[in-house]
Amino acid sequence: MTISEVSKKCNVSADTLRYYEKAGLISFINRTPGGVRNYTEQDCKQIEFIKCMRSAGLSIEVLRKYFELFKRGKRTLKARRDLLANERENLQVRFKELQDTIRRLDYKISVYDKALKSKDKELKF
Amino acid sequence: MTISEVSKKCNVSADTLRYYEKAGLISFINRTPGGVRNYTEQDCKQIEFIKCMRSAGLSIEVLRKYFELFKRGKRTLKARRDLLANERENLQVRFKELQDTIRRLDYKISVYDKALKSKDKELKF
DNA sequence: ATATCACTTGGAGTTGACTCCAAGTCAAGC
DNA sequence: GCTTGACTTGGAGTCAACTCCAAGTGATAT
Repeated sequence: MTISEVSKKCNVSADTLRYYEKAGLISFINRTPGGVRNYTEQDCKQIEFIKCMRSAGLSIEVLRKYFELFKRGKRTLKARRDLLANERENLQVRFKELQDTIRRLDYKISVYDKALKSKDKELKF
Repeated sequence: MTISEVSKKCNVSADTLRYYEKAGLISFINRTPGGVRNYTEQDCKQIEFIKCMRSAGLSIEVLRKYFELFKRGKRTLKARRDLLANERENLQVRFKELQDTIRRLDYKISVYDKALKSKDKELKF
């Protein structure tokens, strides 16, 4: 697959794909004799994984570390597991915060709905 | 309350408080005759609200719009309500995504735990 | 063989959200 | 009246994560 095909398929810009490669999130992409990147299905899966983790808020730096460990082989299995477990805990915290914020917004919206009915109220902010 | 007191109380840097003011997220902070900001308890509540919304991912721009509507008075009640309801929906989407990502990480961690037990496996990424 | 077009690179520019800095002001203590 | 220390301002700097650009290359279509 060319970079533009992967870009469409994974909904990530070609520039971002090249950026991820430079940043160490993707390595060893095959090239055609002419030097053009030739992505495999496996590469796409990895890109989807990166996309998913990025959208949840994992930093480029954390992902770079993860894939760097990967390059160092089997002996880093535990380190990688722990890195993921740690990020998982961070997400769990953010998950709870997000839940609270949604609840807070729900309450605020309900206050607005009341104010809208009683025709003359105003809120503090 | 001075800016440094609010900074401690709300755990937001003084620079950030001034930045929020410049950005239109806070307005009409009282000043002492000498020109020093003098925050009220109400101001703090608003800052806590901003902090909460920011940490959930609402942009400065969205919050600026919200408080701008506020300045325009009661006739913007509905618009403000709708703005909040819209942001709430966005958060709900992110909430579900986050949940999925946590599940995905849990699965991946479990695969690592299996690999660690069987002593010779490696994963794809 | 020439035009087209998608690709390549290194590097510069952009965006959002702060964060820091220099120069100045004001109130309080000595 | 002078020092100290917390405040003020406008503006510059930083950081992460892209995003864009110019100049060049290679395969394909006419």
